Amino acid sequence: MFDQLRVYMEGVYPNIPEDSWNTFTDQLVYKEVPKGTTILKAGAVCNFVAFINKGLVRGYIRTAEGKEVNSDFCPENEYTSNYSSFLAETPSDCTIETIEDCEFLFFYKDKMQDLYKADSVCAEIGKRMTEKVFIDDSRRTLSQLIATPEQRYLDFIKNEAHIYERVPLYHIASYLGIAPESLSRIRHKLAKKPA
Amino acid sequence: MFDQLRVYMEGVYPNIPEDSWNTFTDQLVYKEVPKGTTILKAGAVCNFVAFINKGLVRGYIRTAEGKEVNSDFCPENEYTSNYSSFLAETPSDCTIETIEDCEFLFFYKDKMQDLYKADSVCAEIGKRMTEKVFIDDSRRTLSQLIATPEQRYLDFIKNEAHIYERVPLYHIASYLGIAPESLSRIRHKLAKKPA
DNA sequence: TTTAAAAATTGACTTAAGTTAAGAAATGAA
DNA sequence: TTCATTTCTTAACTTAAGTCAATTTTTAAA
Repeated sequence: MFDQLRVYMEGVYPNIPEDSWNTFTDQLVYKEVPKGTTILKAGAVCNFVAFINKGLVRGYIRTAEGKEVNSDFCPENEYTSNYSSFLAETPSDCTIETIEDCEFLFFYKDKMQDLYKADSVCAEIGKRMTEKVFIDDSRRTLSQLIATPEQRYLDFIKNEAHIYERVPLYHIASYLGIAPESLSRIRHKLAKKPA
Repeated sequence: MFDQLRVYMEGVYPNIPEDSWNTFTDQLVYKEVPKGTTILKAGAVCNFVAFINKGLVRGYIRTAEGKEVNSDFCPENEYTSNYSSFLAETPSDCTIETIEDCEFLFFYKDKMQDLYKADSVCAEIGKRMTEKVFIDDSRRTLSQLIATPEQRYLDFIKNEAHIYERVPLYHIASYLGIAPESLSRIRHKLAKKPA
């Protein structure tokens, strides 16, 4: 049940003492969630961080015109959350939805706060997690800022190959910030002149 | 010297004990820096967080084609840094440059780590600072994702009026991710039909 | 295997932004 | 004030992406 999470956590904080580990895992709530389920709704405060044991989720934002723009894909062995909503306890601007059948380990904010007070190792891990999420997010933001859709598509295939193979192209187009038809054209162009 | 910083820090952590405050401010390095100076170069690890007592800086990223894209403006009474580079100790992808004569209070990473060990209040403040920067950054990322250049321009005038008045339009165009000529056209269009 | 639904592509057309080049307006120094 | 520089705007043209509509391909269900 906790094997995958253990591997992940050892990456953040090596040699976690058994005591702290048990204190931590006691707080976790296991959930199986079918494909197509919304686990965080825009407007709600995100009160959890969820480790994905199995499956894939997407985060998306609804524009004023009612279109969905994907902000994030998250597969097994990673955490999903809206961390800024979680930290600031402000309404989330994004919705998180399962796009495969999923198995989660939910960690709730109220339990976290007690845990951090009770166990200093857990508190340190929490701090490092915040930093890690921050660093990871920054990297993703960069390419949106300076790369063309074509370049972002090539980067996506290269860096997120495991996700590319699992989600429909229209979801990827939305993630790249372009229409599905535009992605088709880019793919057509690239197919003709393979680098 | 530390008055503006004090106001800022009380917002993050009210009623800082005098001891902790003195321990903290002892670490700060005051610097006057003329307009047009680079204080962080892309490729270098960012080893500081700098509070701006006076002036204005911009952060920018150089694209593969050699163009500069502004990622951030930061005026007095705020912190400037590349926080992800600072935390992860990885090379910065952005450059930070003064666009007015500036007065800074520099806080260096090596001193910070000693400080956090020595003073738990300072450590808590540091943790909250990370969270605050994360939350603020998330807000800015959102509009890049879902708004048109025209809408981003209107948001910028509204939310960053104090910066709008101080930087040339071509810097704003770069921040919005468009060419200066395109911003001119948008302004022309908006001037004709004032909402 | 056949059929229906979902996903992806293609074509024609429109629109917004990029590019290049020229010129006007604003700013600052002599 | 005058002149030079910087900043901003305008115009003509090109290009990339959006939109709408139709069609092909793929996938999944019966």
